[in-house]
Amino acid sequence: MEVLLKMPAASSSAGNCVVKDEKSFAVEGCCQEARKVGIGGQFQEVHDLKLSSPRHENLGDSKEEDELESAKAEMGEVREENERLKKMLEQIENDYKSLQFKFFDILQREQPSSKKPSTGSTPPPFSKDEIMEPELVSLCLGRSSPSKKEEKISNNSSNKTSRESDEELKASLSLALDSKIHPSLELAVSNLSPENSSEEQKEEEAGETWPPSKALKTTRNIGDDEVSQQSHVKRARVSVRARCDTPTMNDGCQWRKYGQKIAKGNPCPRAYYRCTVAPGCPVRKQVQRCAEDMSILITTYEGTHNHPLPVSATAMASTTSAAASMLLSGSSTSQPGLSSTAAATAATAQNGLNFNSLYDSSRIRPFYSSNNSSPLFPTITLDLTNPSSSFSNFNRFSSRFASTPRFPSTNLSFSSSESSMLPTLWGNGYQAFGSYNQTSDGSLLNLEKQSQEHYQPFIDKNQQAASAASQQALAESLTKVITSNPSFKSVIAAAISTMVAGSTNNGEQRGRGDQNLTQNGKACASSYFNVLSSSSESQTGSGSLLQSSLPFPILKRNTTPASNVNKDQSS
DNA sequence: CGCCTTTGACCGGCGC
DNA sequence: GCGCCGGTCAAAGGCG
Repeated sequence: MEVLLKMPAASSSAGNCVVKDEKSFAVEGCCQEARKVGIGGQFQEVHDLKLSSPRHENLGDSKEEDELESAKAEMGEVREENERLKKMLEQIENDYKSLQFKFFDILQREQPSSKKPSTGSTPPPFSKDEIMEPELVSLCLGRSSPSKKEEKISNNSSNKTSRESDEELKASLSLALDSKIHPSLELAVSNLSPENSSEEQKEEEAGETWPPSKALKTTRNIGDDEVSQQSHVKRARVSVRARCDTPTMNDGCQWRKYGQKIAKGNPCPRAYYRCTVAPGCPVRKQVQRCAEDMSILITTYEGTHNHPLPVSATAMASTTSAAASMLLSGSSTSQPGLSSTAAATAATAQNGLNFNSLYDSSRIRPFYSSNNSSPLFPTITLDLTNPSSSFSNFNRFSSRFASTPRFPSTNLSFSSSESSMLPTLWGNGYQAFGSYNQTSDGSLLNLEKQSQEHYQPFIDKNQQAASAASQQALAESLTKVITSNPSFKSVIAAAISTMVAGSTNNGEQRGRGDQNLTQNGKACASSYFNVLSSSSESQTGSGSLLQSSLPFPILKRNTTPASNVNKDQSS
């Protein structure tokens, strides 16, 4: 039977939680009354139930009496279970509120100048939401463009009422949190993915001709600042550095290779891919091996999808979108705090990243890079490699290649002192899950348990193990994020949306691209994304990881990079 | 047969 | 103006 836990609307994600009770009542007629008992129900009601039951006509029958006794006992258990769950929910709420206050305090300390109206000694009633709003709305589900929002905030911060902000925030956030309750949320999440934000789509419509040269020409002809800004939005790039032994990362999307070039300063060819999930999708990506460490694959994403994404691609899409949002908001407003928020969102979308160091503002500083992308485009780099090899290398790299940039790029290393988990996660995400059971926040573990219970009606049993592992990792990463992240609310929203996308569609929907990748066995399945989205893909990916440890050029079937180099250089 | 990769050619931006 | 470079196009061939 199902016991509905009625919680106030303010209980965020815990509201309207349906708890599945495995026990079934022997007395069928008790069910309806049992619902009345619910949380905090009086035991007297149970007693009344017994008295009012028609079966009491045969009270002399010991069998009937036993049944009633057992039913009564089970109802008592259910009631206790409900109370326990209620306490868990209350604890979650309390933790949420306390963390909210913490976040507000931290934010006040970090951004004293950018949010002057809200930095009074005694915060106004809406101050918290007001402060969080630009970050949350822009990042939790990508419903709106942070660049525009930030522009609005920076330009007209005095005009925008806190009430407006609060309502927008609530609308967005509640959407994120409520959506997981509904079985049909797959579509919702897909449609709400950052790649499909109305803002970005508008921009896409504005500039359907994607080639940068043409876009650049248009921008220059118009010469309008706003259009220029939009052009920047359109052409923002998100570069993901990750250790990957296969030619390309399996990010869930379907890509078609349309070109390959030898880029200057890198003997490895750069491959150009176009998204083919939907015809006319402007999203493209470049894949190239790092010149200094061939085991590192640099994937640069550009553009926004104009179609619903396969669920397996939402994690990466939300990650890159959030990162792009961060870059754009950061480049337009130069607010480190916002950058860190987007970074947090991006990292959380990958579920399992540990980025405690992200919020050290000294680490989030724009740098100028021309090594792996055109200096024409603002680029944000998500460094998913371990710190010893990549972070230091990359900083060295970027400084070495520092030249005359036009746009700042941002380097985000999702590495930390604990990032030793990253290679394990990358190789096989499930391995890591078992080893991270300890958290400092019990409430999140409760959330995790609740999530597991919550999703059970919606996922197949053979997928529950993967889902549980995913949710466990989510809870753990959330714990770390929340304890170290001032923007935890954004993180939670993004993570939940990601988790929802993954949990409700495990193995349910696999794009052709996934199939291709699986069949070819060439793609490196990034376990961050696959764990979220598809257990089978993850397994495939981890399997393919074991196939070879050879660097990129050797893996190419018919491509001889050396000859390409010669050809390109000779031409 | 459809979709993919490969690869030489082409185009436009930029620096000298 | 020229050459370099990044990026894209499109024909040819491969693959399932």
